[in-house]
Amino acid sequence: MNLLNELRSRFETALTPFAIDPAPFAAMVKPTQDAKFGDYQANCCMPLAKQRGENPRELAAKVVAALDVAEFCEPPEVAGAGFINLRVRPEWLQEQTNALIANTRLGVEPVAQPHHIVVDFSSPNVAKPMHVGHLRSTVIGDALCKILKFQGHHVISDNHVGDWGTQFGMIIYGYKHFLDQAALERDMVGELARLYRLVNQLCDYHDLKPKLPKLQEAVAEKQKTVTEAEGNTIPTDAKKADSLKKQLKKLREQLADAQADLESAQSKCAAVEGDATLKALADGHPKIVVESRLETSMLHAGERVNRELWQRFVPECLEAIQRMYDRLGVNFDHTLGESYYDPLLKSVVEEMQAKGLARESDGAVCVFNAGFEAPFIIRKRDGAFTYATTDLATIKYRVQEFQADLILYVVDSRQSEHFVQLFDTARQWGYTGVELQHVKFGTILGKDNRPYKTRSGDTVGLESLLDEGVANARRIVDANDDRKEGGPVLDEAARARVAEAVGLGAIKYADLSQNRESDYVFDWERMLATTGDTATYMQYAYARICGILRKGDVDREALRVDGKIVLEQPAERALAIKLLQFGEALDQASFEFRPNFLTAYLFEAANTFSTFYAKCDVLKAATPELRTSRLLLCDLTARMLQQGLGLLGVETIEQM
RNA sequence: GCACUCGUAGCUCAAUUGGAUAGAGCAAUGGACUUCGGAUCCAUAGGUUGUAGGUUCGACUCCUACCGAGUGCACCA
Repeated sequence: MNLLNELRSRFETALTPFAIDPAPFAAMVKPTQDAKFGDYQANCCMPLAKQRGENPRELAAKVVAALDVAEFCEPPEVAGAGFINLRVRPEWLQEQTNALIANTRLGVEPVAQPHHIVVDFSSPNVAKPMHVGHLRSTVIGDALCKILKFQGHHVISDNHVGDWGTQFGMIIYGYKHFLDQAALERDMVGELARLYRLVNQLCDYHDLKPKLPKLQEAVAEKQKTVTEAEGNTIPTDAKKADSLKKQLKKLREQLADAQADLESAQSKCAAVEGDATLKALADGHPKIVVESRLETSMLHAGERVNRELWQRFVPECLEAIQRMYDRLGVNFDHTLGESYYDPLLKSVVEEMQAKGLARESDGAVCVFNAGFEAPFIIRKRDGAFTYATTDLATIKYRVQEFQADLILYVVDSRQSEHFVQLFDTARQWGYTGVELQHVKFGTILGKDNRPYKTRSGDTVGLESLLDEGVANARRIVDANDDRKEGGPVLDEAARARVAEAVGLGAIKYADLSQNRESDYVFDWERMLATTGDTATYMQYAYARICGILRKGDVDREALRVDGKIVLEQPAERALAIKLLQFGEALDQASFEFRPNFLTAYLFEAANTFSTFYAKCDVLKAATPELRTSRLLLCDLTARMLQQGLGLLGVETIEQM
């Protein structure tokens, strides 16, 4: 039973005589922040009393009189400004905890109205190796899928891979001109990545080189205005002086921006010019920008050679990506890349035009959404479609084929505007029955607090990141096992398994435990930490429980059949109530798609268990009944931790 | 120029969406029966929630201005 929901429903009944629409007031029942206020509190009487022009405490007393919660709670108390505090009755708590024993879903009831939810996440570009930037989308998206599925929704995970864009033209161009045949045979994906980087670098060079004088000019000009502004005498009027100071600051910022642009362009050009081989390649391919773009449009047009190359490359690239997913334990129901929607794009544009939603502007076909200066371009001047077009087609497809009533896009928040425009356009197009949600997350920043961008050189590949995490965990596993009293208990294979689970768990947890919307600084230490609020802490709690059950030679199945839980100590009671709140934590996590609510709950639960463990003897309990009761609490905690961590994509191990 | 996001303990982050005395972890300090697994537990210290106003019973949360950091803005996705 979900107690919170039950209490809310009881409040709704009790509030009916006092409010026209009691539901929002009933929703103001919440778990307390402080145990001294009981277990749950209702905050509805203050706003409601205001609305009715009554005294909040008096209203609270009336609501309490009308409230029927005697089954679960001690008599409610009115406190403070008009709060109603609820304390769960010990007998009820004990009864409910006992009911969890035989419940395979740990008391989590499936949702009453399951939705068809498409979760669009990870979406790497198949032409480039995955890097840290893909981690957040992959880890958060996967956790959301698992949570929503466990809650009873019909979840469809879809990896919208980038397999159709300009980067493929670059690879094809590279293949035709710079291929190292031996390398291709040895490691196709690696060679394709090299070709992509090379062509990209040469394109950058040809793109930027002619712009250098202009950039230099811009810097000189900004420099001049700054110098001039600096020469101005400061007015005595404080207000004017202030505004002048501000202006100067802005000018300096503009100068700094121009300088940064110039430096970035210069360093890219210098990288090519400083390398005789690269310079020769650049000189030999002056039209590489145009021609690699041409390769892309030839691919799209169905030109035979390019199409064959594409058909040969994509499966290999997908396989390489799949290895990463296998390691991370991530599954997709579908991998429908951009290419999949190509046949639908033409008709999408035509339909938009026919409906009068899109019109031509400057040669491109655009949707002009109210409140936006920039148009939403669905066909470029050269006739090619954009990702806006693909995204629209994808919505259509998902509604038709998957009966989606909710689509989640687990994508970097920098793309917010794109999604606002996309959703706006889709609604005008007629897709009003499907809820579209940008589940945005913050940017990973570098140590300089600037967005962590993948420039050649400081890219942290995803694979090496995972390896680093596992290696770090391995050092800790070794140290701990060697230090064990009776000598090491793990063999080589077991240590490797534990290190994998702990290392990957640490990395995933670092991402999931943070509010997804805030940026964070990429930090090895934080990602690989294994003490405090980390996955390791929960994994350890789980392994400790398994250790107890092992040592006590406990048959868990038999224990569940005829054992009974008796709650006496405060630590036992605290643990029991935590266990009963698993479903509430899942509700919170899925309400606005925030896995950090689940991580917070699991950490609290593991912490509550550790306290219980420190205060209450289990195997050495005073009576056999008490021992059984506590063993059952251990068993339940282990089951919940395993389930909860599993929903986050974090593995549990019995011995570590 | 226009738009959006964010400023919370020394550091990294929470805060159940307007509720009671703003909470965790890390780092620091002090403690835990000769450990049912010490990768643990308990305690102490650490705050004018960027600044100034406003809204109200009540504000980290909503509004206004300012300061500071960042992101996006016509044919790359």
